[in-house]
Amino acid sequence: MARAVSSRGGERSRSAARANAPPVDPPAAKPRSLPAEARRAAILSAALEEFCARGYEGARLADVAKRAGVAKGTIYLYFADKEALFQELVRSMVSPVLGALTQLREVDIPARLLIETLLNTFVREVYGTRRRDIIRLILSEGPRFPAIAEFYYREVVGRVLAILRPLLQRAAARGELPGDALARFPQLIVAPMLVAVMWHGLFDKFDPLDVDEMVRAHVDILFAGRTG
Amino acid sequence: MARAVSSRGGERSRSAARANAPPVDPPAAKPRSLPAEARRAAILSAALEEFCARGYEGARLADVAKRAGVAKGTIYLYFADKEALFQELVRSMVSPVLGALTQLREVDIPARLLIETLLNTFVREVYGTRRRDIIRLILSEGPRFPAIAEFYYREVVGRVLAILRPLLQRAAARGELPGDALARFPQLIVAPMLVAVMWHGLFDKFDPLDVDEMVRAHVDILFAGRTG
DNA sequence: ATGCTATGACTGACCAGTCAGTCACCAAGA
DNA sequence: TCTTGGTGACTGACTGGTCAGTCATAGCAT
Repeated sequence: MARAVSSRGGERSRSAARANAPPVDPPAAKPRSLPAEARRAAILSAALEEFCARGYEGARLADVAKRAGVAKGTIYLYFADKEALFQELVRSMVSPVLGALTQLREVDIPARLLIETLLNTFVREVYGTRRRDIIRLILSEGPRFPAIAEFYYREVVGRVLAILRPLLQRAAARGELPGDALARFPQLIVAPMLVAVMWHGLFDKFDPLDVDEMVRAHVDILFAGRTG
Repeated sequence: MARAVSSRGGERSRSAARANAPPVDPPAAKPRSLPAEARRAAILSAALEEFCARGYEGARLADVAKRAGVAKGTIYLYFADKEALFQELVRSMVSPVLGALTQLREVDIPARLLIETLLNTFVREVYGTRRRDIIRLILSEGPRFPAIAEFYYREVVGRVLAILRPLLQRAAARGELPGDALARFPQLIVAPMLVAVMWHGLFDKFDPLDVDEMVRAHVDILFAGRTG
């Protein structure tokens, strides 16, 4: 959404008004030589912390700057505005796992192994990392950022579904699965992972959730009465 | 500090008869005589719209006031501040379903019927209503509102778990369920509902989800290979 | 010098919450 | 029945403060 663009318009005339400006003292040495890419990464990393802790609207770019060890203006040398920073953050966190997805494409392993691998990978690579918070951010802020929602559907959710469905269909045909329910709704496989992500942020302190154990229970249910 | 107010009063929850707020009110006549309870309800209803559309931080009380057909100051006659308004909104939406929960307590129906009833009730009373958006709000804003998260755990999640676990344990002992997986993690029953709620806000326009069908598929899986 | 990057004070906009004033309503007196 | 004065629910301009985004200036590198 972004609060309009605003503050457009040339306010050039201002400069004269500040004739008696305070003596600007630009002290301290600058760690200038830091590679541009590292600076970018530092800003993204700081943004991750702030957006996760406060949400999109609540996060302050001044805090991001301080955490990254740069001045506020520096952020604007690397990102067009707050929304662009947010979108790039999501992209930068999601992209690394996209590669892993396509690896699944051509394999043809037993359904149970496929699903166990998928869920354990999620627990290890998402639930056990900062990506868990990114998922929460996408879920929380997505409705107000159609661009993020679309990106995430196109690049992640849609791909996962497209890869899983034929695999599950074949597995069902082979009798490895109770029926075609999973092939029609692969979301049912991942649903408990969503619960885990949300539970962690909301209720873990009242009632901790053993995610590994839940995954095992879930797989047990999915394959109840079938051969492992 | 806020002028008295404190927004006491029962959580009657009102039926929000005037659901969608009056778009404009004649500037001349003052609807003074409108009952206080109706005015309160109008503000809550408007707050629902605004908080759902923009999130807690993004929602503007001026917009809530306009939508409710009152002046901004009037909100503060009924609610202490923005946070109190948000909390009362959540409470007012959640409370009505608390009664339905305790009805489950003493019944001892077959597990499949129990779970089907639970899920269909959720689809009808939550997914099919504005409460769906409240769930999304709780999930989105909960991490930053410990009071909301705790309230929701204590009043809803914890109760549901406490009610379901013994019922599921007995059903498992009776052989109606594949094992004790569901009794240990009743979250697995509700997980697809969470997916449905989040999907609706994010991806429905790219890829609509047939929730009723998904529920059926889910129940099929839970009871695969068992007698209905 | 020249062309970068970086800085942080500054600006305009915006918003939660306040409060002095308004006026619809009622009741008591004529 | 017709003033008239009191009451407080309601109003919205205003305040104090916040924050995204800008830009004149300063430093580093070559």
